[in-house]
Amino acid sequence: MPAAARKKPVKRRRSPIQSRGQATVDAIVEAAAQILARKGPAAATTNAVAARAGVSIGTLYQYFADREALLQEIGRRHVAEMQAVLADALTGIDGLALPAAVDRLVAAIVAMHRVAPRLHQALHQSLARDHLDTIDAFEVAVEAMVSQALAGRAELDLAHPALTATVLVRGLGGLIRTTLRREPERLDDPALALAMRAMILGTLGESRRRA
Amino acid sequence: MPAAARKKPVKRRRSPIQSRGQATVDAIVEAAAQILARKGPAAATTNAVAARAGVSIGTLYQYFADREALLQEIGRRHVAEMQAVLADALTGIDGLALPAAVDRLVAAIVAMHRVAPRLHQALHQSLARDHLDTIDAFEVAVEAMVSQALAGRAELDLAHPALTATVLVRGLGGLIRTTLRREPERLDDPALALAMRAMILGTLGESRRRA
DNA sequence: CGAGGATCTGAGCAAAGGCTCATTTTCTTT
DNA sequence: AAAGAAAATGAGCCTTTGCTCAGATCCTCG
Repeated sequence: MPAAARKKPVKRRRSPIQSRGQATVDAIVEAAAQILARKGPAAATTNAVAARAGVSIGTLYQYFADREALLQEIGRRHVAEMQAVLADALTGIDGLALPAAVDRLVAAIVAMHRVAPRLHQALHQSLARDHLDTIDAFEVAVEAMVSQALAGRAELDLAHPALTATVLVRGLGGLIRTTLRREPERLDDPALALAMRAMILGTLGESRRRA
Repeated sequence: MPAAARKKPVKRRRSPIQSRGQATVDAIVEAAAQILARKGPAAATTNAVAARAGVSIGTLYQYFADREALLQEIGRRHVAEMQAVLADALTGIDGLALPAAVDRLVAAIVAMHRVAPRLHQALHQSLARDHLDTIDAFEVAVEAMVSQALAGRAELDLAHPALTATVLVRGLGGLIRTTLRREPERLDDPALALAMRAMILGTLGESRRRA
């Protein structure tokens, strides 16, 4: 065994082969997500995560190259979950009349953010500047989806479907995120849902080709 | 001199008496803001700040109890600046007709975020969870202001001015922040301004008492 | 059963960063 | 000019945290 220059003596981030390994990985990710959601990014140290997951620090590093990788994995899972909720809440929306469709959309976007609000926030903080990629990609996808849906409704007669979609998605997203942070309980307020509805309908109406 | 229990041997955060001290404080705050804006919260270590400001760490701690205090001060100054820009961009808006007033509002909100976009972002990250208070308070104030302005226009006949204001302010804020982060250059796009205008007008129209 | 791979352990290293304080330098004031 | 207050210095203490590694333990399979 040549003691030559070896940068990575152990191949980190091994994929679990046995089911035991998979369980460990899940435990780690869940523990991290919990700490992240409850106490914020700063509290989510690798040692704390390992401790909460009930494994040793060494085990954690067997599956994740570094802290970043762990955070990214959490982001990936979170986005997948949101996507699932969104897709589910949106099935069959194309068949609905406009007002009903908008109600569904509002409900869907709210539901999507309700999956793991605290975690969502924490991720937006800790991943920011670095790997918001995952979340960004998702948001871009959502915008594209909505753009598509809008363009499909000739009745709307939008001048710039993509632009309208961007404004709506980012606007609603920001509104919900801010509300979530400052007045979490208010997300249940029916009045807010109505206001969002008004915002969407109004924006759509005002964005028609000739208006 | 009784060597009793002295928790704070030196009264930190002394207010500068001589002009020299004030200059030092400014230098520190500016250095910190710069690092924060250019390299993010993680790079804004107290040592780095002191170095960039051209003073020793000891001096930094003479004026700021701890890192947090420094960040808070930056937040305070930033908010003050935004407020000034906003107020300036909004003077005389009450005398304008609705469409013109909306254009002004859009311009004002964009201008306000353009003051120090990167810093604004960094603050939202680093202060989050702890001292977003300063920024939050400002945003609340803006909402109140807009609510006031909306209620003042009988022509709008809004059912819930405060709610509408909340939706508009948070929505626009989120939209701008997201855009700033992902496509900074796009803030100059006239099409986006038009879209925002459409959003505002549409939302207002759809939020009337009877609509 | 037993070899060999997969998994797990945890003390502790090294780096980083917040912060202190004894001392020196500069300014003000009489 | 000289004392005393204000301001500034910076080596380094101390804590925290990401991460390594040498070895122990657990599983699977022939």
